[in-house]
Amino acid sequence: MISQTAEYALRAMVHLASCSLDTGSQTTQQIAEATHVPVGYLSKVLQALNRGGLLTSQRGLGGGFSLNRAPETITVYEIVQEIAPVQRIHTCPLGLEAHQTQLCPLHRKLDQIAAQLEEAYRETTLAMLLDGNPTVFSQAIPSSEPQCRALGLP
Amino acid sequence: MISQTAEYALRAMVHLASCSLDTGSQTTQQIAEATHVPVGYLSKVLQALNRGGLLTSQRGLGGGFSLNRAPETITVYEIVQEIAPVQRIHTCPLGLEAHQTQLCPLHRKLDQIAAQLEEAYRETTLAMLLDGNPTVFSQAIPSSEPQCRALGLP
DNA sequence: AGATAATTAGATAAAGATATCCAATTTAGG
DNA sequence: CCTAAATTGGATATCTTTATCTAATTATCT
Repeated sequence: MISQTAEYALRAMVHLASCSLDTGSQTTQQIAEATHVPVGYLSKVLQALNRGGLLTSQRGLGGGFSLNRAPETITVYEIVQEIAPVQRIHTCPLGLEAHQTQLCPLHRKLDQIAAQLEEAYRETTLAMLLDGNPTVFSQAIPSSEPQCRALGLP
Repeated sequence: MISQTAEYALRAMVHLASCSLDTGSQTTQQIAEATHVPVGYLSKVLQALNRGGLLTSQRGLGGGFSLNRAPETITVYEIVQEIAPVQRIHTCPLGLEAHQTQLCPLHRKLDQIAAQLEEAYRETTLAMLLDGNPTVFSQAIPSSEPQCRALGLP
Protein backbone atom coordinates (compact mmCIF):
# COMPACT_ATOMS: atom_id res chain seq x y z
CA MET A 1 0.00 0.00 0.00
CA ILE A 2 2.79 2.40 0.84
CA SER A 3 6.37 2.05 -0.34
CA GLN A 4 9.24 1.16 1.94
CA THR A 5 10.59 4.69 1.48
CA ALA A 6 7.29 6.23 2.59
CA GLU A 7 7.25 3.95 5.63
CA TYR A 8 10.73 5.21 6.54
CA ALA A 9 9.61 8.80 6.11
CA LEU A 10 6.61 8.28 8.38
CA ARG A 11 8.74 6.64 11.06
CA ALA A 12 11.19 9.52 10.96
CA MET A 13 8.45 12.15 11.13
CA VAL A 14 6.68 10.44 14.04
CA HIS A 15 9.97 10.17 15.85
CA LEU A 16 10.76 13.84 15.29
CA ALA A 17 7.26 14.73 16.45
CA SER A 18 7.82 12.84 19.67
CA CYS A 19 11.11 14.66 20.13
CA SER A 20 9.73 18.09 19.23
CA LEU A 21 8.45 18.66 22.76
CA ASP A 22 11.72 18.47 24.64
CA THR A 23 14.90 18.01 22.64
CA GLY A 24 15.54 20.26 19.69
CA SER A 25 16.90 18.79 16.48
CA GLN A 26 18.06 15.24 15.89
CA THR A 27 20.93 14.10 13.69
CA THR A 28 20.41 11.62 10.87
CA GLN A 29 22.37 9.12 12.94
CA GLN A 30 20.06 9.50 15.94
CA ILE A 31 16.90 9.21 13.85
CA ALA A 32 18.27 6.17 12.03
CA GLU A 33 19.01 4.33 15.26
CA ALA A 34 15.69 5.21 16.81
CA THR A 35 13.64 4.12 13.82
CA HIS A 36 15.79 1.20 12.63
CA VAL A 37 16.23 2.69 9.17
CA PRO A 38 19.52 2.34 7.21
CA VAL A 39 21.31 5.62 7.90
CA GLY A 40 22.59 6.19 4.36
CA TYR A 41 19.16 5.77 2.89
CA LEU A 42 17.44 7.77 5.58
CA SER A 43 19.69 10.66 4.67
CA LYS A 44 18.09 10.82 1.22
CA VAL A 45 14.60 10.55 2.66
CA LEU A 46 15.22 13.40 5.10
CA GLN A 47 16.61 15.54 2.30
CA ALA A 48 13.41 14.98 0.33
CA LEU A 49 11.26 15.92 3.33
CA ASN A 50 13.41 18.99 3.81
CA ARG A 51 13.02 20.06 0.19
CA GLY A 52 9.28 19.56 0.63
CA GLY A 53 9.27 22.06 3.48
CA LEU A 54 8.22 19.58 6.16
CA LEU A 55 11.55 19.70 7.97
CA THR A 56 14.17 22.28 8.73
CA SER A 57 17.80 21.26 8.57
CA GLN A 58 20.79 22.74 10.30
CA ARG A 59 24.29 21.92 9.13
CA GLY A 60 27.42 21.81 11.23
CA LEU A 61 28.12 21.05 14.85
CA GLY A 62 24.94 20.68 16.89
CA GLY A 63 22.85 20.58 13.72
CA GLY A 64 20.32 18.05 12.53
CA PHE A 65 16.68 17.92 11.52
CA SER A 66 13.50 19.07 13.22
CA LEU A 67 9.85 19.55 12.29
CA ASN A 68 9.05 22.74 10.48
CA ARG A 69 5.53 22.94 11.95
CA ALA A 70 3.56 21.65 14.90
CA PRO A 71 2.64 17.92 14.82
CA GLU A 72 -1.05 18.85 14.88
CA THR A 73 -0.72 20.58 11.52
CA ILE A 74 1.27 17.93 9.62
CA THR A 75 -0.72 15.17 7.95
CA VAL A 76 0.30 11.73 6.77
CA TYR A 77 -0.94 12.87 3.36
CA GLU A 78 1.73 15.56 3.10
CA ILE A 79 4.46 13.09 3.96
CA VAL A 80 3.31 10.34 1.62
CA GLN A 81 2.72 12.88 -1.13
CA GLU A 82 6.28 14.14 -0.84
CA ILE A 83 7.82 10.68 -1.07
CA ALA A 84 5.49 8.46 -3.11
CA PRO A 85 2.29 10.27 -4.08
CA VAL A 86 -0.99 8.37 -4.33
CA GLN A 87 -1.55 7.84 -8.04
CA ARG A 88 -4.93 9.21 -9.03
CA ILE A 89 -6.36 8.17 -12.38
CA HIS A 90 -7.25 11.28 -14.32
CA THR A 91 -6.71 10.01 -17.83
CA CYS A 92 -7.20 6.58 -19.35
CA PRO A 93 -4.20 4.30 -18.62
CA LEU A 94 -4.71 2.73 -22.03
CA GLY A 95 -4.38 6.13 -23.63
CA LEU A 96 -7.76 5.87 -25.32
CA GLU A 97 -9.11 9.09 -26.77
CA ALA A 98 -12.67 8.08 -26.02
CA HIS A 99 -11.92 7.74 -22.31
CA GLN A 100 -10.31 11.12 -21.85
CA THR A 101 -13.63 12.78 -21.15
CA GLN A 102 -15.01 9.93 -19.05
CA LEU A 103 -13.15 6.95 -17.69
CA CYS A 104 -14.54 3.42 -18.02
CA PRO A 105 -16.24 1.93 -14.92
CA LEU A 106 -13.10 0.05 -13.87
CA HIS A 107 -10.88 3.09 -13.75
CA ARG A 108 -13.61 5.28 -12.31
CA LYS A 109 -13.88 2.83 -9.42
CA LEU A 110 -10.14 2.52 -8.95
CA ASP A 111 -9.84 6.30 -8.82
CA GLN A 112 -12.65 6.50 -6.28
CA ILE A 113 -10.74 4.09 -4.08
CA ALA A 114 -7.54 6.11 -4.54
CA ALA A 115 -9.47 9.21 -3.49
CA GLN A 116 -10.72 7.41 -0.38
CA LEU A 117 -7.13 6.46 0.43
CA GLU A 118 -5.98 10.05 0.04
CA GLU A 119 -8.78 11.16 2.34
CA ALA A 120 -7.69 8.71 5.03
CA TYR A 121 -4.17 10.07 4.83
CA ARG A 122 -5.43 13.64 4.93
CA GLU A 123 -7.41 13.03 8.12
CA THR A 124 -4.43 11.72 10.04
CA THR A 125 -2.03 14.15 11.69
CA LEU A 126 1.31 13.37 13.26
CA ALA A 127 -0.11 14.37 16.63
CA MET A 128 -2.62 11.52 16.40
CA LEU A 129 0.23 9.06 16.00
CA LEU A 130 1.97 9.99 19.21
CA ASP A 131 1.20 7.61 22.01
CA GLY A 132 -2.00 8.81 23.65
CA ASN A 133 -0.58 8.61 27.14
CA PRO A 134 1.11 11.96 27.83
CA THR A 135 3.22 10.56 30.68
CA VAL A 136 5.15 8.51 28.15
CA PHE A 137 6.65 11.69 26.79
CA SER A 138 7.47 13.34 30.08
CA GLN A 139 9.10 10.52 31.97
CA ALA A 140 12.88 10.22 32.18
CA ILE A 141 14.74 7.93 29.82
CA PRO A 142 16.96 5.53 31.80
CA SER A 143 19.19 4.33 28.95
CA SER A 144 21.72 6.45 27.11
CA GLU A 145 20.77 4.82 23.81
CA PRO A 146 18.72 6.84 21.34
CA GLN A 147 15.04 6.37 22.04
CA CYS A 148 11.88 6.41 20.03
CA ARG A 149 9.21 6.90 22.61
CA ALA A 150 6.44 7.40 20.07
CA LEU A 151 7.18 4.02 18.59
CA GLY A 152 7.42 2.64 22.11
CA LEU A 153 10.95 1.37 21.77
CA PRO A 154 12.77 -0.06 24.77
CA MET B 1 -2.00 1.88 -5.18
CA ILE B 2 -2.21 -1.25 -7.26
CA SER B 3 0.65 -2.74 -9.24
CA GLN B 4 0.83 -2.74 -13.00
CA THR B 5 0.32 -6.50 -12.94
CA ALA B 6 -2.86 -6.19 -10.87
CA GLU B 7 -4.14 -3.54 -13.28
CA TYR B 8 -3.58 -5.94 -16.16
CA ALA B 9 -5.39 -8.72 -14.28
CA LEU B 10 -8.39 -6.46 -13.63
CA ARG B 11 -8.57 -5.39 -17.26
CA ALA B 12 -8.50 -9.01 -18.40
CA MET B 13 -11.17 -10.08 -15.91
CA VAL B 14 -13.48 -7.18 -16.82
CA HIS B 15 -13.03 -8.01 -20.47
CA LEU B 16 -13.80 -11.67 -19.91
CA ALA B 17 -16.84 -10.70 -17.87
CA SER B 18 -18.11 -8.60 -20.73
CA CYS B 19 -17.57 -11.51 -23.08
CA SER B 20 -19.08 -14.10 -20.77
CA LEU B 21 -22.59 -13.29 -21.95
CA ASP B 22 -22.25 -14.15 -25.62
CA THR B 23 -18.94 -15.58 -26.81
CA GLY B 24 -17.39 -18.44 -24.90
CA SER B 25 -13.68 -18.43 -24.14
CA GLN B 26 -11.13 -15.95 -25.39
CA THR B 27 -7.54 -16.65 -26.37
CA THR B 28 -4.64 -14.87 -24.72
CA GLN B 29 -4.07 -13.10 -28.01
CA GLN B 30 -7.63 -11.79 -28.13
CA ILE B 31 -7.59 -10.60 -24.53
CA ALA B 32 -4.21 -8.92 -25.04
CA GLU B 33 -5.42 -6.94 -28.03
CA ALA B 34 -8.66 -5.96 -26.38
CA THR B 35 -7.02 -4.74 -23.19
CA HIS B 36 -3.77 -3.36 -24.65
CA VAL B 37 -1.62 -5.58 -22.45
CA PRO B 38 1.66 -7.13 -23.73
CA VAL B 39 0.64 -10.63 -24.77
CA GLY B 40 3.68 -12.43 -23.35
CA TYR B 41 3.21 -10.86 -19.97
CA LEU B 42 -0.55 -11.30 -19.97
CA SER B 43 0.03 -14.99 -20.43
CA LYS B 44 1.70 -15.15 -17.00
CA VAL B 45 -1.05 -13.13 -15.41
CA LEU B 46 -3.77 -15.37 -16.82
CA GLN B 47 -1.91 -18.43 -15.59
CA ALA B 48 -1.87 -16.99 -12.09
CA LEU B 49 -5.59 -16.24 -12.20
CA ASN B 50 -6.16 -19.75 -13.47
CA ARG B 51 -4.17 -21.30 -10.63
CA GLY B 52 -6.18 -19.14 -8.25
CA GLY B 53 -9.38 -20.71 -9.52
CA LEU B 54 -10.83 -17.52 -10.99
CA LEU B 55 -10.52 -18.68 -14.57
CA THR B 56 -10.86 -21.91 -16.46
CA SER B 57 -8.45 -22.61 -19.29
CA GLN B 58 -8.86 -24.85 -22.26
CA ARG B 59 -5.90 -25.93 -24.29
CA GLY B 60 -5.84 -26.83 -27.95
CA LEU B 61 -7.76 -25.65 -30.96
CA GLY B 62 -10.72 -23.46 -30.00
CA GLY B 63 -9.40 -23.15 -26.48
CA GLY B 64 -8.70 -20.08 -24.35
CA PHE B 65 -9.76 -18.59 -21.03
CA SER B 66 -13.15 -17.87 -19.52
CA LEU B 67 -14.52 -16.89 -16.12
CA ASN B 68 -14.98 -19.73 -13.69
CA ARG B 69 -17.95 -18.06 -11.98
CA ALA B 70 -20.58 -15.45 -12.68
CA PRO B 71 -19.37 -11.81 -12.74
CA GLU B 72 -21.73 -11.01 -9.86
CA THR B 73 -19.82 -13.37 -7.58
CA ILE B 74 -16.24 -12.33 -8.40
CA THR B 75 -14.83 -9.38 -6.47
CA VAL B 76 -11.93 -7.08 -7.19
CA TYR B 77 -10.55 -8.26 -3.86
CA GLU B 78 -10.15 -11.83 -5.09
CA ILE B 79 -8.31 -10.68 -8.20
CA VAL B 80 -5.98 -8.26 -6.43
CA GLN B 81 -5.35 -10.81 -3.71
CA GLU B 82 -4.28 -13.40 -6.24
CA ILE B 83 -1.81 -11.08 -7.99
CA ALA B 84 -0.55 -8.55 -5.44
CA PRO B 85 -2.24 -8.95 -2.06
CA VAL B 86 -2.93 -5.91 0.12
CA GLN B 87 -0.24 -5.97 2.78
CA ARG B 88 -1.84 -5.94 6.19
CA ILE B 89 0.36 -5.12 9.19
CA HIS B 90 -0.01 -7.89 11.74
CA THR B 91 3.43 -7.75 13.29
CA CYS B 92 5.78 -4.86 13.91
CA PRO B 93 7.76 -4.02 10.74
CA LEU B 94 10.71 -3.15 12.96
CA GLY B 95 10.58 -6.61 14.46
CA LEU B 96 10.23 -5.27 17.98
CA GLU B 97 9.22 -7.78 20.61
CA ALA B 98 7.25 -5.21 22.54
CA HIS B 99 5.05 -4.46 19.54
CA GLN B 100 4.08 -8.01 18.78
CA THR B 101 1.13 -7.88 21.14
CA GLN B 102 0.11 -4.35 20.22
CA LEU B 103 1.33 -2.25 17.34
CA CYS B 104 2.39 1.37 17.83
CA PRO B 105 -0.12 4.06 16.79
CA LEU B 106 1.52 4.57 13.41
CA HIS B 107 1.27 0.96 12.32
CA ARG B 108 -2.16 0.56 13.87
CA LYS B 109 -3.37 3.42 11.74
CA LEU B 110 -1.66 2.17 8.59
CA ASP B 111 -3.25 -1.23 9.09
CA GLN B 112 -6.65 0.36 9.59
CA ILE B 113 -6.25 2.11 6.26
CA ALA B 114 -5.15 -1.14 4.62
CA ALA B 115 -8.27 -2.79 6.03
CA GLN B 116 -10.42 -0.02 4.59
CA LEU B 117 -8.76 -0.57 1.21
CA GLU B 118 -9.46 -4.30 1.38
CA GLU B 119 -13.06 -3.56 2.21
CA ALA B 120 -13.44 -1.32 -0.83
CA TYR B 121 -12.08 -4.08 -3.02
CA ARG B 122 -14.36 -6.62 -1.40
CA GLU B 123 -17.46 -4.55 -2.10
CA THR B 124 -16.77 -4.31 -5.80
CA THR B 125 -17.83 -7.13 -8.10
CA LEU B 126 -16.93 -7.58 -11.74
CA ALA B 127 -20.59 -7.12 -12.63
CA MET B 128 -20.46 -3.60 -11.24
CA LEU B 129 -17.64 -2.77 -13.61
CA LEU B 130 -19.52 -3.66 -16.77
CA ASP B 131 -20.96 -0.66 -18.46
CA GLY B 132 -24.34 0.03 -16.89
CA ASN B 133 -26.13 0.26 -20.19
CA PRO B 134 -27.15 -3.26 -21.19
CA THR B 135 -27.61 -2.31 -24.84
CA VAL B 136 -23.88 -1.89 -25.13
CA PHE B 137 -23.44 -5.62 -24.76
CA SER B 138 -26.17 -6.72 -27.11
CA GLN B 139 -25.46 -4.53 -30.10
CA ALA B 140 -23.52 -5.84 -33.07
CA ILE B 141 -19.84 -5.07 -33.41
CA PRO B 142 -19.15 -3.53 -36.84
CA SER B 143 -15.38 -4.01 -36.93
CA SER B 144 -13.64 -7.37 -37.16
CA GLU B 145 -10.99 -6.26 -34.66
CA PRO B 146 -11.13 -7.67 -31.12
CA GLN B 147 -13.33 -5.51 -28.97
CA CYS B 148 -13.48 -4.57 -25.34
CA ARG B 149 -16.99 -3.36 -24.88
CA ALA B 150 -16.75 -3.15 -21.14
CA LEU B 151 -13.83 -0.79 -21.46
CA GLY B 152 -15.75 1.07 -24.16
CA LEU B 153 -13.15 0.62 -26.84
CA PRO B 154 -13.84 1.78 -30.40
C1' DA C 1 -2.72 -40.31 -36.85
C1' DG C 2 -1.16 -35.89 -38.23
C1' DA C 3 -1.44 -30.96 -38.44
C1' DT C 4 -2.68 -26.97 -36.20
C1' DA C 5 -3.89 -24.07 -32.39
C1' DA C 6 -3.44 -23.03 -27.90
C1' DT C 7 -1.68 -23.03 -22.95
C1' DT C 8 2.40 -23.83 -19.92
C1' DA C 9 6.96 -23.18 -18.28
C1' DG C 10 11.72 -21.60 -18.15
C1' DA C 11 15.45 -18.53 -19.17
C1' DT C 12 16.59 -13.97 -19.75
C1' DA C 13 16.46 -8.81 -20.37
C1' DA C 14 15.14 -4.04 -19.03
C1' DA C 15 13.50 -0.69 -15.67
C1' DG C 16 12.52 1.10 -11.24
C1' DA C 17 12.93 0.96 -6.17
C1' DT C 18 15.99 0.28 -2.52
C1' DA C 19 20.41 0.72 -0.48
C1' DT C 20 25.47 1.88 0.08
C1' DC C 21 29.53 4.62 -0.08
C1' DC C 22 32.42 8.56 -0.47
C1' DA C 23 33.72 13.30 -1.43
C1' DA C 24 32.18 18.14 -0.91
C1' DT C 25 30.14 21.74 1.71
C1' DT C 26 28.59 24.14 5.73
C1' DT C 27 28.67 25.42 10.59
C1' DA C 28 29.78 25.77 15.55
C1' DG C 29 33.20 26.10 18.92
C1' DG C 30 37.88 26.31 20.99
C1' DC D 1 41.73 29.99 11.97
C1' DC D 2 41.50 25.30 12.57
C1' DT D 3 39.09 21.15 13.77
C1' DA D 4 35.22 18.31 14.48
C1' DA D 5 30.42 17.55 13.37
C1' DA D 6 26.90 17.57 10.45
C1' DT D 7 24.18 17.91 5.96
C1' DT D 8 24.41 17.63 0.84
C1' DG D 9 25.10 15.50 -3.53
C1' DG D 10 26.89 12.17 -6.85
C1' DA D 11 28.22 7.64 -8.28
C1' DT D 12 27.24 3.04 -7.85
C1' DA D 13 25.44 -1.59 -6.36
C1' DT D 14 21.55 -4.79 -5.42
C1' DC D 15 16.92 -6.46 -5.52
C1' DT D 16 12.18 -6.64 -7.19
C1' DT D 17 8.93 -5.77 -10.70
C1' DT D 18 7.91 -5.72 -15.31
C1' DA D 19 8.49 -7.55 -19.81
C1' DT D 20 10.18 -10.56 -23.69
C1' DC D 21 11.30 -14.65 -26.09
C1' DT D 22 11.48 -19.51 -27.00
C1' DA D 23 10.74 -24.39 -26.37
C1' DA D 24 7.61 -27.89 -24.52
C1' DT D 25 3.13 -29.75 -23.68
C1' DT D 26 -1.75 -30.43 -24.50
C1' DA D 27 -5.94 -30.67 -27.08
C1' DT D 28 -8.95 -30.28 -31.14
C1' DC D 29 -10.28 -31.02 -35.83
C1' DT D 30 -9.86 -33.27 -40.26
